[in-house]
Amino acid sequence: MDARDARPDRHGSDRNSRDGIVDVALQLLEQTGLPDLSMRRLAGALGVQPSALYWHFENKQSLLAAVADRIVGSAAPVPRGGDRDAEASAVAGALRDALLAHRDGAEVVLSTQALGLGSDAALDRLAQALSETDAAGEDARSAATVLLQFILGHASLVQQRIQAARFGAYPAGEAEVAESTAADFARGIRMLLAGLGAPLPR
Amino acid sequence: MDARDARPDRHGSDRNSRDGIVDVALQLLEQTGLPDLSMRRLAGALGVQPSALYWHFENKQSLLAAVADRIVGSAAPVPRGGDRDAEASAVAGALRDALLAHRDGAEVVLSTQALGLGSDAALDRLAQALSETDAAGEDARSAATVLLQFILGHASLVQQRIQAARFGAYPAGEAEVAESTAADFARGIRMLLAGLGAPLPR
DNA sequence: ACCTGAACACCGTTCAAGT
DNA sequence: ACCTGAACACCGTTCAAGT
Repeated sequence: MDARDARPDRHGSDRNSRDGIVDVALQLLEQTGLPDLSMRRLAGALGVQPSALYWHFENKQSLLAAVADRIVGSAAPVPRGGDRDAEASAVAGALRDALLAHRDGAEVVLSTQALGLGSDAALDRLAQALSETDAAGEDARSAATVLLQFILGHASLVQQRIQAARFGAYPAGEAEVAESTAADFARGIRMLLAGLGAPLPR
Repeated sequence: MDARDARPDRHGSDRNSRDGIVDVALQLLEQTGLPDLSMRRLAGALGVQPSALYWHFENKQSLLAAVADRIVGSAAPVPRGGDRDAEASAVAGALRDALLAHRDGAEVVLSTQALGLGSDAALDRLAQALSETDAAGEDARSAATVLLQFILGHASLVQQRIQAARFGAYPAGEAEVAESTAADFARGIRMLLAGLGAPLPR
């Protein structure tokens, strides 16, 4: 009947640490979604006062940046070498999957990227894959930036839409949305990679 | 000294209407940004109780959808005909400019699109421009979807980053960010349009 | 070093009641 | 038809004080 009894298991990880807090934040994100992931609720889940969080993180934004890094870090590894575009396309797919696998993951990562917080892991992986492509005069890093902007825009839109479909606020079934947007994504990545190798216009 | 004296001029437009409310919401968005555009502040600017807004709009989300439609509607017209890709690229640029011209415009439009609220004006304009392209087996509407996802992802990221740069939260000058991201955008659109005409891989 | 307690200045939304 | 008044259940953040 104590308040501390109600907090979730932390399986050995120290709660008095950034990592431990991010663990719980990620679980809470999964359960309640970004709009309900408040500092107050997170504190409650940790069995602590809201103000205690501000000893570990400067503000909510930087806590979310740590969450974003976890999400990006969860993207599956992709075997190196082999086909030129196949690797880049696999990395893009792995990133998309990681974003969509965590509730509101795309939005968290998009805003973190925008603010220049969090790591550059996503950009780095894309740039590395693209460096195997012979990109006619274009450097891998700026092409990776373009890919990442498409991935984040696509995934944010898809994810919010799936969420809306789930509780009837969008006029289509969840499975239908998932299917048609997967096709959009494949086409977008294909267009971008094809365009990368194509000659400049005019 | 009356509270009503403090509310902004409405130059003849009726405040007791959806249009009048959206006028003021758009002004308020410009002045304060999306995080501070609350129903309560909007009501204050209109000289009305917060609850009064709920007679005109079901909720905040649908009010924002009306704001989003205004922003998209403000995109400059583009002359029809002429070069195949030039028109699509001009429409994309006009949409980008409209999003960036209104504070937090990209985010407002992105979430509205995601929820299936608001009009399809942006998608329609892109699809129409693309229909002049001989897109090898791909239909204009799904290519337009891809373009729009890139535009929204790009613009959301750019806009948040410019905002951050403006008050020192991003480690680069505002002009520098504007310049480099404009180049990203041009490259992205060029890649997508080139990829649209390219043959399927394998 | 890490957290509590209390406060400050806010939110979106509902609903009976007024005019 | 349009709005008020009051309430409900919340926010992020700061800061002195405790251990």
